[in-house]
Amino acid sequence: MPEKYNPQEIEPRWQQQWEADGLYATVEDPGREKFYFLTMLPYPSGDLHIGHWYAMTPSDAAARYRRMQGYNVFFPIGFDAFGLPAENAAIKMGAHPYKWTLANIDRMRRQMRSMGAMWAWDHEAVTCDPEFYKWTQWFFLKLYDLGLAYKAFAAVDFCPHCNTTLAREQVWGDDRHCERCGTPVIKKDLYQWFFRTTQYADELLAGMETIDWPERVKTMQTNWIGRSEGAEVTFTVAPEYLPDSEAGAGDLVVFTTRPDTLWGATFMVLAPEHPLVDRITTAGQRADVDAYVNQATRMSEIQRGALDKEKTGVFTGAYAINPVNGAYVPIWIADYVLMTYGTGAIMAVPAHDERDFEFALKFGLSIVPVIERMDERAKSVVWDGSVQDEAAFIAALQAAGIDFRFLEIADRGRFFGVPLESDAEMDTFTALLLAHLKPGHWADIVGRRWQVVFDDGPMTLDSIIADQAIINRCRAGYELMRQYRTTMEMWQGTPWYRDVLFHHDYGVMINSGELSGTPGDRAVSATIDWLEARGRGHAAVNYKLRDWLISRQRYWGAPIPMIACPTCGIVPVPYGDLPVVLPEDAEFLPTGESPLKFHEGFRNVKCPQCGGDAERETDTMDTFMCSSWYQYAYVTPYYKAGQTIGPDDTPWDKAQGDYWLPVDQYTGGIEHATMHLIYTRFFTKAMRDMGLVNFDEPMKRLFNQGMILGEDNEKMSKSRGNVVAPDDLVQRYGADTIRAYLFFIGPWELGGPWNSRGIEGVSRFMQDVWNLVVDDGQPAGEPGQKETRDLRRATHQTIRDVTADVEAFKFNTAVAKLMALRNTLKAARSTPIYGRDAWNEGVDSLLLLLAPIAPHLTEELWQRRHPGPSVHVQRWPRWDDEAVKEDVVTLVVQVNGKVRGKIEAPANIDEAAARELALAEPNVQRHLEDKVIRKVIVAGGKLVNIVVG
RNA sequence: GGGGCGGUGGCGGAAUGGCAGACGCAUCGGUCUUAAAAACCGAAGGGCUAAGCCCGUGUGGGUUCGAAUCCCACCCGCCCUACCA
Repeated sequence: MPEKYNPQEIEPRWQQQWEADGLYATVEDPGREKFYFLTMLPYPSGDLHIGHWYAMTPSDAAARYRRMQGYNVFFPIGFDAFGLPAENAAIKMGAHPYKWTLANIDRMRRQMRSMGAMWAWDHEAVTCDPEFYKWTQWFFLKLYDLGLAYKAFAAVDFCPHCNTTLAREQVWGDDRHCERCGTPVIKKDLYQWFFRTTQYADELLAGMETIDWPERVKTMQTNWIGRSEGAEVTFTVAPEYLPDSEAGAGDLVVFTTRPDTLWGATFMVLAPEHPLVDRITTAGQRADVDAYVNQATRMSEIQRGALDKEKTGVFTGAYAINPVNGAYVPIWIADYVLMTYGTGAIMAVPAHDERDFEFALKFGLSIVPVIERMDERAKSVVWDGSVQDEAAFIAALQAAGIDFRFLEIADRGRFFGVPLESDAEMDTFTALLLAHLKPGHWADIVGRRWQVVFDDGPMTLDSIIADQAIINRCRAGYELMRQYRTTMEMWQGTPWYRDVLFHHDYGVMINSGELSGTPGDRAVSATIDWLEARGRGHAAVNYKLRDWLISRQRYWGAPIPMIACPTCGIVPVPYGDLPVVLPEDAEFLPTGESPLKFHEGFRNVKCPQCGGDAERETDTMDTFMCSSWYQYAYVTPYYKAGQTIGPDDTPWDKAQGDYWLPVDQYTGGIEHATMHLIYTRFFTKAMRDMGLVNFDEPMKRLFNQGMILGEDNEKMSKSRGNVVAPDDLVQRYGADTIRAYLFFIGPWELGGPWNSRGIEGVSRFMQDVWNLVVDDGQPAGEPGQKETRDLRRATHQTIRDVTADVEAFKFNTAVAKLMALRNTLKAARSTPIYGRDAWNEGVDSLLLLLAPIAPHLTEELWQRRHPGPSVHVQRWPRWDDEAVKEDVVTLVVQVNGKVRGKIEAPANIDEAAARELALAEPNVQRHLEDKVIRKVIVAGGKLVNIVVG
């Protein structure tokens, strides 16, 4: 009875053996090329999830592959151990966050060991260890020294129930509620610490050219950084609305990406929180403005959310002066302008900005087009009864070749709709109108031109004043026009016009003073030059990216090493006093407020500068701070533990860092695209500027794995009851089978649903590999040359293909090809080839290629065949180009692109011979009967396509 | 609204200009067994009685000797982002 495959016995045995042998101990070796392979560090939530396996085991396999290729591979691991869940547990169950976290880490370490990964546990780092966060705090001080850390007021998400600010990732759902208690968050102004990530905005953009990261991540980061070029333009509040202010106090700076539309700025909008609002609001508007500001603040509680929400706003009563044409423009406030972007104030150009257009129509504000339409289209309407003699007018139109149609609006009757295609046509049409219009009547020309043609001549919509003049005349002339407040609103009342009234394209400037006529491709730069020459504005760049807010009002994080002294102001903790340690005797309040705030021993401190009584900063740092530099900490974790450190230290051993850094390959989930992955890039650039590293990017290559889903194709969650527990699976199938199954499920970057029956096939595969080595075959007779060659071909093709697959992280097809080799070897087991060289080569290759995927099984079998050094330190097999070659190919013959025959042919068949064979094939001949051969295409010696007519 | 990813047998998926469905799951038939399971062997996209032929990669068009693959338009699903001036 042959021995059974027993992973439950094999796997723990080898894990212990490898550890005893120091197989994965990190050895710096300048003689060997290094490879730093990193997987995003886990949060110690307590229990290992199959998602952890899905993220970690393929990266382990890839790291093992690099190792077998001869690289000195560094594959470290650690724990992202600060964060809110530990504090929640402390509040709920009374366990101290430190104890809770360490217990979880212990548990996870045990579970992680069952994966059989080659982690460098000798370099493990835990971010909540004081010897780790000593350096996190050191980085804070260094950033502060560089001017990259500053304290400022900011509106932050605040949970009124828990009484604490929340990180952005702790605000959940569309209604933006608190992760912990479900209460909707509000915005609150607090004095907070920031890092100047924006200082590196351009470099963060440019650096993406130099790294081999997924385009998806690069796109997300590009959008997140949101660079936009334009101009800052200074408007001024009209002096009569700020009578007692000194010069310059009424300046209202706006950022715009469309300075070429400046002449069309017919009003301004400030964010409700804008500091100028209070000062400029007139007495008459005070009540409305105050009500709106209050409501806007309350709105942010339930979120200004719903985007299809209709625009709201209030007039402040004040006017500003448009610096390009001196026009008085009303200043409004509205919540569609955000205080956090640009300057918190905009110039509104309703003719060429959709939001402003909507707002202007709603509130009856002037709309003045200043950019010509790209198409030449214009439209006109001549209302029924506005010409003296309709028959004559129609005849004149027809004589002039001007197209028209009769259209109708329900309550206003019939009209001529006249599409106008060219300037000449518009001129002719205008002349016709002047000749035929009844006194007191008019017709419009809109689109390419913006005119109302009255019986005494056209008026052009080219300014706010003209707008008022036109609409007043129309209102006076016709009862139905009284409902309209602006010319554009009147035109908007005719549905037939609507598709030509608005556009946001670049085009020739019109109604723009001396810049009128400037073509669209030069309009922006010409306007900026014009503004700069007059000191009214300048080119400017704006970013959506904001500075990184790192203050957290809670206990379980690295304390910010700062002190507030009533005499000296903000004073940094001296480097030599680091770490600022979290007090252990903290009391966790059910309100969720940070115990540090109430911890007298922690808070009360002497000022390092003057020695007087001072207060320690009680906020702690965002946990993304820890993960921004952990890949450097891994080099020599807890460097200089117990020692005093200074500003000129390096947080890791310099020589070892020079060898291992930077990270060659990083793997992790896409969810960190715009958070962790931007922060760590920012950190590395700052570190370069501190002189710590001489490279610009922390990770050369990045790969994002997908997510493993439940059997129901939904995200795994306890409430759905579709969670797959890895520990049970290890018990049942062994780690190797789980690993191989996760690899096999589909492309790693896509993820996919778990299938509890699918794993059986992989389990059989492992069993079969076992049997190939352990069971005796029945060799009989002498193997033929062809059999030998066929098996060698299968082996070497597999080596070639699996190498390419693993290189590209295509583990699913790698496993499939190894299964195919298994099938081949199984078939060969009962042939004379069993036990011969080709057989041994096949089995050994299978074990070597499978070693990164199923480390325990392959080690056990390798040792049975070749007692000695581990399979994991063997050379990755190489394929022989000769052995890979096919002797025969199946020549596919098509007639007009349809397969009509297949012929076995020698592999190196030349074109002429292939053509001849193809034409001779009987079924092909049938399809050629009575047809003329027009063309014969021979593709790659594999396929012949005969084109017949 | 903007950006991205995807749509191929009953299922997970292969194939990125040249034989569609590799590999596996499930299914069906057979061997073994009193029987079942396991294991092993074999079949299998749909249709037609068929050597063979027709139809088949979300839909419709196009490019090409040849398209799952490239181009255009559309439909559906998922993810990210969202009044960014």
